[in-house]
Amino acid sequence: MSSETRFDPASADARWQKAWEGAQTFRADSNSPRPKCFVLEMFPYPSGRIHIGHVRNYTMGDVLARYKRMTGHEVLHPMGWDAFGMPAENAAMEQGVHPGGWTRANIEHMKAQLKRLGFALDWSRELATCEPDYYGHEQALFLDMYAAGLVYRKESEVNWDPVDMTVLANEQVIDGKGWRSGAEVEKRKLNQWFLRITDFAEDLLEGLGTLDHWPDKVRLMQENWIGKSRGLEFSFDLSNGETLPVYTTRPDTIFGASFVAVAPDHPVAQGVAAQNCDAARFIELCKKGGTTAAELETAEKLGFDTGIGARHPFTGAYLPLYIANFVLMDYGTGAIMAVPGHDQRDFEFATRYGLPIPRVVAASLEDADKPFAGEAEAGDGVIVNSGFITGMSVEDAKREVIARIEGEGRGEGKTVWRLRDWGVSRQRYWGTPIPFIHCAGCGVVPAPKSSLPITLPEDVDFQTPGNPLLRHPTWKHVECPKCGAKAERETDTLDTFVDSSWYFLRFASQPADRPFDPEEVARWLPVEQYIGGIEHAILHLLYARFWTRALARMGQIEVKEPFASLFTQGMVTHETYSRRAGEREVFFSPEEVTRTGDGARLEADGSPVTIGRVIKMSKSKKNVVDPDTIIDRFGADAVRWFMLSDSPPERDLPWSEAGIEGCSRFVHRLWRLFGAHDAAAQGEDRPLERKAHQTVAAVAQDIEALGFNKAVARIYELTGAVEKARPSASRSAAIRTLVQLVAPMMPHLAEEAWAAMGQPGMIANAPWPAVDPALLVEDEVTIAVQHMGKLRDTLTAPRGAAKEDLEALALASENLQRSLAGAAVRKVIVVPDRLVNIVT
RNA sequence: GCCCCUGUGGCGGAAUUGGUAGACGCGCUCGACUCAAAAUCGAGUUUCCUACGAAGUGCCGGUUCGAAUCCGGCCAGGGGUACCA
Repeated sequence: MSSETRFDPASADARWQKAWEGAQTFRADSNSPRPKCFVLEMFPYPSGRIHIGHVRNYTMGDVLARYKRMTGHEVLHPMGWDAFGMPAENAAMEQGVHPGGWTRANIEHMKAQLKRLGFALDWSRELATCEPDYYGHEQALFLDMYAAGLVYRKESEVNWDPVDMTVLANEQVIDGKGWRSGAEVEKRKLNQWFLRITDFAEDLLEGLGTLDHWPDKVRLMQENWIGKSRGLEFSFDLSNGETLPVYTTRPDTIFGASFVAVAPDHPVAQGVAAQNCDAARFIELCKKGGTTAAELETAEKLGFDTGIGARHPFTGAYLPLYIANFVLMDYGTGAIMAVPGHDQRDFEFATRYGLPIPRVVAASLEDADKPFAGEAEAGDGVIVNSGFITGMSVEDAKREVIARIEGEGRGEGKTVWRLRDWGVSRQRYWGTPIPFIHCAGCGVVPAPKSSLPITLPEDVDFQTPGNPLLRHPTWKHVECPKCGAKAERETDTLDTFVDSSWYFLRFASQPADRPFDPEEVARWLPVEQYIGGIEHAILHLLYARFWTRALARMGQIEVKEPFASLFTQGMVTHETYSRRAGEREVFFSPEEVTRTGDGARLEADGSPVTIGRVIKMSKSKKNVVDPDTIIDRFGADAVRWFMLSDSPPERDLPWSEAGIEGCSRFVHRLWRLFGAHDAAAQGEDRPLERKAHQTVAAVAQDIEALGFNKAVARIYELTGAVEKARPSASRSAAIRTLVQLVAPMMPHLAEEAWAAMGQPGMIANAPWPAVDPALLVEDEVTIAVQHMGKLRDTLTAPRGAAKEDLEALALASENLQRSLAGAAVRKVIVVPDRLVNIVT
């Protein structure tokens, strides 16, 4: 092979992609005797085009998949499409296209884009959740869950657009208004389908302890989300003769309660409203706005004094009972005892309505009457001003109050979860139809499994807001499976998170007659490495864990946790370019802009634009880079290399033009070096061999830990060392090693070089280079010489030198002696093979 | 609001997990090659300095012989917040 030939990505990429496809190189064989390894990246939503974030995600998975193949594993590395969801319906409304046609065209386009990147994917297992051969099985699983008692219906609130007469997603509520109509959004109750994820709260919490290869932050976030708390449920006697159960996690602060509050939709509030139109008007007011926690928690704290008194169980005093907008019906009992001194929300409320703010926790008994510094104190301390618990610690007081209340038969200690059941009903077309039938006589009846898949009708209209399934002239009209009378199908569809809660099982096996083959699931699951965005840390990952545990409890599979290792990758970011045009800010894409020193100009007319912050690439800010364009310019390998370089994979990666150009230069630099390979070269180069073996070992470690940026740095170092070395057999071996090292990252270049060197077969099937452990350790080390922890000198010593020898060597250093300046040595700290620190 | 994360040269980052801060890459500067440019190759590149050294990992404080790393308190940016996926 000649170094004169330039590496041509355009032809090499296509040639090798065809060769892999022809040989079915990446098809996973369930019957292989090799150890199985399931590498999975979160499947994409087919929005239209592959996003650079996808490229980063799938490149990481691909490097691991290819590396695992090289180390003797049978790898399952599949790809599919999370194909149901809102954007398809939005496209239907805006462009008059059909959601199905739009989605399938997007899949077609994005699949071609992915193929250009040379990913080692088993395309024979491709799936799309919007196809009946996927969602029909999902309907069957939903019926199984219903039979197992994990599905039920209840009323729950949605965002309601009173002008468009339609349910809005949280994303579609902007500043409390509907995104299309601009109407003030209201909360409205609907009867909806729920999954009993709370039945698994304890299991899901405990299971976190077994997930050793998950990031701590994700486990912590899930733990907080599940939110197990031990508290007290007890009842207030009300002045109107009723009793009101409340729940609190701080029974120790019970003497600090200065009012009691119920949620606006609490029965007590409803009862008051029935007789008091001011109360009714207040509850109406609380209905304004959306349903999100962030909105509820940051809204101004508002209340309505019912005039009812609630009798304190210990002091006998009557506390005012309010209806308050910040009390949630979904948590605890929908009613609280409010302790303004030690809960910030209660503090704000009490301040607004002039209610007392007693102190019942303080740093010490002496501080019992210390005033508050403008905010509640939620921290630990000693109980004060609290009758029989005064002087106790917070924990002791909790126990004591629970015991006393239980003894008096007024309530009981109770474990409460923050986790709520999973509402899966969506009043939308483009999702999995929920397989139930409503019959006037028989009630809610499950659709017979023989009727699955219940497919979506094709002839639907999106010009009117609301659910097209509900409006469809014929689709919902069916016979009741029980009594044969005229009945109606359920017109809600399933949350798309359901689709992504079991797709990994379908990847492992794809029988036509059932959702999965349990034996194949046992072979491939759990997923050895799951990779995706941190934005899925809670919802998707918790739902997938729940679904897996539910199927295990139902006896359908053995595995309890779907993902053995999880890696959450950062986003790809880019600076924004914009200009003010009156009220609005207009954004420009990087392609429309030229950077000039410290500014930027429009290419079209040279007018200046403002360079904004580096943020996540998004269509609305136009700071996106199209993968196709850069693959055209630099080839797949340079793009892949850039995705792995520099930024640690868990952190954000700022896209830069200069960065990708540097990567492209490195591809060609490697090609030139590979061209210098001489199979007949003679002679040994021990230091280079050492470097090569050390690099192989370190890169392997880095890839297994997904520390791709570090692997890249080491490959740069070895490349430099090989370039500088004189020709020898060792150097030729190092060049072959280098080809193997970059094979998972730059597969096209590696195949091309492998073939040119006359190596047998494709490098995709070659093994990872072997390491000679004897070459990994250096026999000399550099020792730091410090005085009071400050570096004064370095010296070279044999590895494993005795402490005394190192101390003597250090004390002989002139630089050290100058720093000591005759001071008496009080102590010498020697860390073998690392440093000597003299303390004076 | 609440939960979680991040912060190191001009830029992306490394640092054997408490032990020589700035590996490696980008950019920039100088040089070689060239009629010239590109490409390529070589050297340099934290700041200050009276050239001995000193300071330095968002800010303030603490623990330690020794702190980017541990602890406490702030600041800034990001992710999630249950109907975006």
